[in-house]
Amino acid sequence: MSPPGLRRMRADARRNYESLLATAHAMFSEHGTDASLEEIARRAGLGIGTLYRHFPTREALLEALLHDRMEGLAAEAGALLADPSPRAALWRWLTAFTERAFIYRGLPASVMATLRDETSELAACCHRLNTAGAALIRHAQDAGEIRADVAPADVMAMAGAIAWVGEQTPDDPERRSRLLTLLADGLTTGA
Amino acid sequence: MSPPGLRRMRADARRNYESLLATAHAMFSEHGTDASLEEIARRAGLGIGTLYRHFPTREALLEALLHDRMEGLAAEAGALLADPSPRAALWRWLTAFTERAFIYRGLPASVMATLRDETSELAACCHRLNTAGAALIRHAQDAGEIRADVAPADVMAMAGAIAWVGEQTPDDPERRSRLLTLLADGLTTGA
DNA sequence: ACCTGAACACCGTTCAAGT
DNA sequence: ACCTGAACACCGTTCAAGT
Repeated sequence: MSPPGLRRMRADARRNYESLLATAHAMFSEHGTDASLEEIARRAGLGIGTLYRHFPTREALLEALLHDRMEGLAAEAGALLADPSPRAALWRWLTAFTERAFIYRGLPASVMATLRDETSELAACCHRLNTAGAALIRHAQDAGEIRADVAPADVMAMAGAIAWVGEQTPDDPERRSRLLTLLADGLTTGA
Repeated sequence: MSPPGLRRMRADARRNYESLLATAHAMFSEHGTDASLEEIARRAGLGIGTLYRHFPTREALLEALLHDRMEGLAAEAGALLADPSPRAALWRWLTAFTERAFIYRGLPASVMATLRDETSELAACCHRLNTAGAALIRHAQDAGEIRADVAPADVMAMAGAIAWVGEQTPDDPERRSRLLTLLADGLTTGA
């Protein structure tokens, strides 16, 4: 929510910036990641050019909306490294991850698509989150609490997949946690 | 590939129908489910109206392309019910499912989206496939070869999620099978 | 320094006119 | 019976003109 030079923006520019973020959040929440940028600008009462000036790409807009949330999750993973029960800590974190990382419909696909582009700030953000999660998984493996013959990246991929499914079928809000349990069981076998 | 009234079509209409299907397959393969319908018609050398006449919606086009493939997978599931080793048969089928059910990028999401619409032919097709898979899972459960406390629908959802992940990261073609193994392990715990 | 909106290229979808 | 493409409404993106 607070890019480096935000304070130095002209007052009206700052107001517009915040207004665009709020409107974009509402639109993405309602229509998913593909929501119309023109309508976001329209609903914010601004010209489309203003939106592009602040957010040169749809991805930049998403990044601004997700940055704090993702960094927060990454920080939580770091903090949980100190937890006395690595396995329980991992489950707590994976639950938070699947519930809070992908708040807009179509987000996993968007993220995956931009993940190849090394220059993208959103990709860098995702990468940090992914690394933080992988470290937590590795930690539980080192503690001997989950099997060590599974790549942490694969576990993260699986968690992402579960988040994706949960998002596709909002009619069954319990599904996510059931699938996560299934993953947990797979990771405990032969620990 | 062969809707009921195909033989009764005028020769040119039939040619156009086939040409649209072939071109659409190429375009969807290259650009995913969101490929431009106008360009499909253009590349097939036909007016956009002709495409709409044969396929009133993008979903109808997808359905025509996927019908045989999905019915085939459903039939295989049915046949595998007779397999002497229910667990191995299930794994064979789930592997085929994750490899062959979602051939275009964006297909899982498209399918999920249309799955709510009861009137859609594509949705009906998916529903049959899902039911066939669920039956195979139930069968392995009844034989006591995988745990019985997991809903077959959840296993299918997980398989779909794995297919989705595999499709997103084509750089790691082995990931799909590794994740499937992880699912298998989760299903074997406490069988 | 920032905002605006017209301009351009594109797409989805429909439908009157053709053969 | 089938095909065509113009017409309409929409969107993404850029940029010259404004304040």
